[in-house]
Amino acid sequence: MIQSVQRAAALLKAFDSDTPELGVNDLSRRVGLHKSTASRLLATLEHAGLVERVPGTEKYRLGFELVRLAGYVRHYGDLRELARPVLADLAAQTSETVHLAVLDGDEVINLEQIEAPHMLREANWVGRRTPLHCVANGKALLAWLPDPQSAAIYAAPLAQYTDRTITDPHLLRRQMAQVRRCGYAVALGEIEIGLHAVAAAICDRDGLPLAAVSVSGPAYRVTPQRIDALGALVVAAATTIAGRML
Amino acid sequence: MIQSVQRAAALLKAFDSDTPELGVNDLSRRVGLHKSTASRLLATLEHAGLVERVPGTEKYRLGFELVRLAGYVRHYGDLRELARPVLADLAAQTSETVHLAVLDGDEVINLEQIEAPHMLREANWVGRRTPLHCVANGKALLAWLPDPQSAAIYAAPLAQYTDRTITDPHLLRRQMAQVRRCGYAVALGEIEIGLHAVAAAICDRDGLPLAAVSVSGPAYRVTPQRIDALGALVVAAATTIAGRML
DNA sequence: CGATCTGTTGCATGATATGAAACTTGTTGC
DNA sequence: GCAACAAGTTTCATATCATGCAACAGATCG
Repeated sequence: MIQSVQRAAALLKAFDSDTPELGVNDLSRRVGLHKSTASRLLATLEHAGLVERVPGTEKYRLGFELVRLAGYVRHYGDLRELARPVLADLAAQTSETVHLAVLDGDEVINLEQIEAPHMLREANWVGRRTPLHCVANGKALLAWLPDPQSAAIYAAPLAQYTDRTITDPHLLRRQMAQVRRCGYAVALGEIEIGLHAVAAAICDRDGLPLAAVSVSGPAYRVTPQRIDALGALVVAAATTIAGRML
Repeated sequence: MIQSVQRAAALLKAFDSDTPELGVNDLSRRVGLHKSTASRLLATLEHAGLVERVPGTEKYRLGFELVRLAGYVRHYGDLRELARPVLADLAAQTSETVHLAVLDGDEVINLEQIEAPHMLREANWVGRRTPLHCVANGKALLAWLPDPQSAAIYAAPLAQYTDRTITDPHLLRRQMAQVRRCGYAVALGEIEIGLHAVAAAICDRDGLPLAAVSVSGPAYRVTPQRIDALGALVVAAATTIAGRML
């Protein structure tokens, strides 16, 4: 474990969507470093293009080199590129935002986000991790998850995000049975008020869930009446992607 | 300049699309480090999630943390998010791949890539830098570039990529005059045989080029007959984005 | 103008990253 | 089945190199 590299990585991770620009002092305080140390580490990171200075103020922000490197991340790369056209299709058909997500431990991680045409911007969820029980993608995965893993999810306490979040494991279990029956999962304002989503799992030939596709949008557009139709579309998309993978 | 951080960054940059997975020896040789040093640096990077080990072979590849961090890169973030729906629209209308690019020094850097529905995968160009004179986006920017900068481009030797690459500065200058007349730029197999593209610049109120939008596809789909129609569409998209920015 | 906050730069110190070599582990060849 | 080889990790002594302090330089503010 090399200390200076660890510290440099910590500096990178100190940035987030709330604070896209930070000064040396802010950063050193967050990470717990001397400002002189932080200053030199940041200068090195800047030299590498991993951070940059904002022209006006002299604060730091994450650099474009990260975007370039992220393009080479091969993890799930095949799945992503394979799925992309299908996802674009789904976004066009539904005029809503589409996500592709996979299971990572006991969380869902978003691999891809495709905005529908004509829509206002939506926050970027790519790379974000969420629990399984309160998002549509997570539920779609959970529904087909075999026993040792799924039991662990039900056993752990289920965090409450809104008043619609399901925190009762028995209720969740029953809902998952229904997901297996109809093929798609639904989450209505369970992680964020007003955010509705429908998702379907992409399973391998053994029936194990590999990934999930979702369509999501504001409650006033993704209404209860539309859910059946959207469900059919996400299931179709998931089936298409699964077909391409095998 | 902190040596170990510089070396760690060099290790990250040693990965590219040709070699997505590398062993400790490969990496140490590429960067010019002792394998023991490389081993420790990589272990640290792995701990930070910036690289991961491939489950089967124990080689390293870039980690998903990079994708997460890249999502927070705010550089041109506004432009990107603002442009995204328009780009998605353009992709849907043309059924071809759409790119958004900006000028970075004397090169073009791709910020965004949107795949059209129904299409086979295209290589990822996001983050890649290309010269100005042989890609449609670059020409669109070059055409509106004011004198001190554009003169430097024409003065420098123009690299030849295919037999259709324009390497004569006078010819290029004349073509740029035509771009200013019709509003869009065209590149036909000038950086890669069989890759055709049409692009238009997004200019600020002073007429300075800020970014460019392009539509590209294989030569058999992006035919000379379609170019006029595609030109009109990219110009419309560029105008829409420019309008949203001001 | 003094006061305060932010960020960079010398400098002495010793903590820490380094390279050589030893040691594992896995693979290939005979 | 064993030897030879390659890839990777670990140990250890060494001195390099990162560190923290303090002083300095700008900027902002009252």
